[in-house]
Amino acid sequence: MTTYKNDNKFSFEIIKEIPGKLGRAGIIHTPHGDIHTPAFMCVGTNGQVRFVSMEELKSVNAQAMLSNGYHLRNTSYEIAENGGLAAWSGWDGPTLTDSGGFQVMSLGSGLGKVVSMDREKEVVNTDPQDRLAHVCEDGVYFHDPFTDQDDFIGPEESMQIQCRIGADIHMAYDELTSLADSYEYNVEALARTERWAIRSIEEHKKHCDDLGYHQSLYGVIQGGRWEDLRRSTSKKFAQMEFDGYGLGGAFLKESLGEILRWCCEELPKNKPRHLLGLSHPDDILIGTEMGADTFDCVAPTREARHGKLYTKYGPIAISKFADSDELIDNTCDCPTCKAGWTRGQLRALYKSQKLEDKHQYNNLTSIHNLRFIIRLTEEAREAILNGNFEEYKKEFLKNYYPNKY
RNA sequence: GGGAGGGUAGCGAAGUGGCUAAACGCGGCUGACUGUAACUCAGUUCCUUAACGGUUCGGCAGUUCGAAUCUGCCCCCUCCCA
Repeated sequence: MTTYKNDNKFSFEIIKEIPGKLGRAGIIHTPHGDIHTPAFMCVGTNGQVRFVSMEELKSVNAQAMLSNGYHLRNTSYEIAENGGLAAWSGWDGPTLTDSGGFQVMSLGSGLGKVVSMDREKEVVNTDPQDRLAHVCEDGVYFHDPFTDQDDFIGPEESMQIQCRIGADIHMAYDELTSLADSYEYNVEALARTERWAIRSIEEHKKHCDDLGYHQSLYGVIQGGRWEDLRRSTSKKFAQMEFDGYGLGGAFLKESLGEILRWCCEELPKNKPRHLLGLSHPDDILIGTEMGADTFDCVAPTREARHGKLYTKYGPIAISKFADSDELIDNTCDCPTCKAGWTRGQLRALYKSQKLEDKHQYNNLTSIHNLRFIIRLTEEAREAILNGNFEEYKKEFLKNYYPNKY
């Protein structure tokens, strides 16, 4: 009989707050272990982070992994038979699954688009007849481009799938609107997401202990960029039986902090909050200051694969460093930098036509970028505990974005 | 010595009289990427320009209103037979 950590319970404790702000350092206790916050959760959509092994994830001090109920829905029975996501994937630590709500947008109004942070005016929704996902009150009908399968997920299905997958933390089923959606559409979508939240809680209750350990549920706050919507939905969700909250939406960079403040001022202080899908350094620091405890994002690994590597003094494009014998970042403690890989060597792997070289490049640089972001959260936590978060944030941003902050 | 096939932009390779500054691929250069339809995508790549314009398809000379495309000669490469 497997024994689970923390008495098989989910809880959150705040260790120290940022004076005068909404942020804090804390610990999330889950049946598969603790998460010291603020923390970055690595994205392993299908149960594995692309090009990074579980051992390598541990080696960069990753604390938790996020997977996706949508992508794993067909595998969920097999996962359940193998004891849940942590056991099945080999990650063996705290996990979170997304509800599939993101795919409502990425296969629907945002199909083929970029989830932009700073180009609101250029964003146009995909024509409804070209979308692969269609929203109605019951849930979402969609066509899976990978499996060529026509399928349906509503709040009940999402909860059933997530409870079979068995992450420690689940997300209520939500609809992510795009930057192109109007206020009127956001009112409609938000009301639907709120009804879906109630249905999610009801269904989740039925299955949340099925795998022998307790699985908790976060409600996802939407409401776009409108203060009245964000505050009203946060107030409602604060009264519901959620274990924590997801902060969702497509954000404009300059308004991220303010939107998070509206939400977190209304949400209960003693429950953890997860900022969904963001992790550029400024997003992490602003998010932490404004009350987000955990983060997840595909950017560190995707940008690494696409040639953008993080350094203390801002990102570099690896393609511009032919023959360079510099390390990616000589202040970095990641396994790639400690092993002495130079920019020139990595560029050669990046440009190579050989598949094994590209894979090695993807592996080495994903590890670097993940460690960079994870270290940022570790340092932010230390700074909160030491009472100097604001100084740390200012100094970090000045180095990383010399022309912006 | 005889026979055959070729020489197109940085490279490979289409094109075989006007719609061709010349498809496409690679390489090069820019730029994007945030709950992963993403080991991806979008530009750009003869010279010059804000636009215009200029010079090209081994070389030279022709035919034609018009040639990378047709003709002649020359140069070079590959293969086969002696």
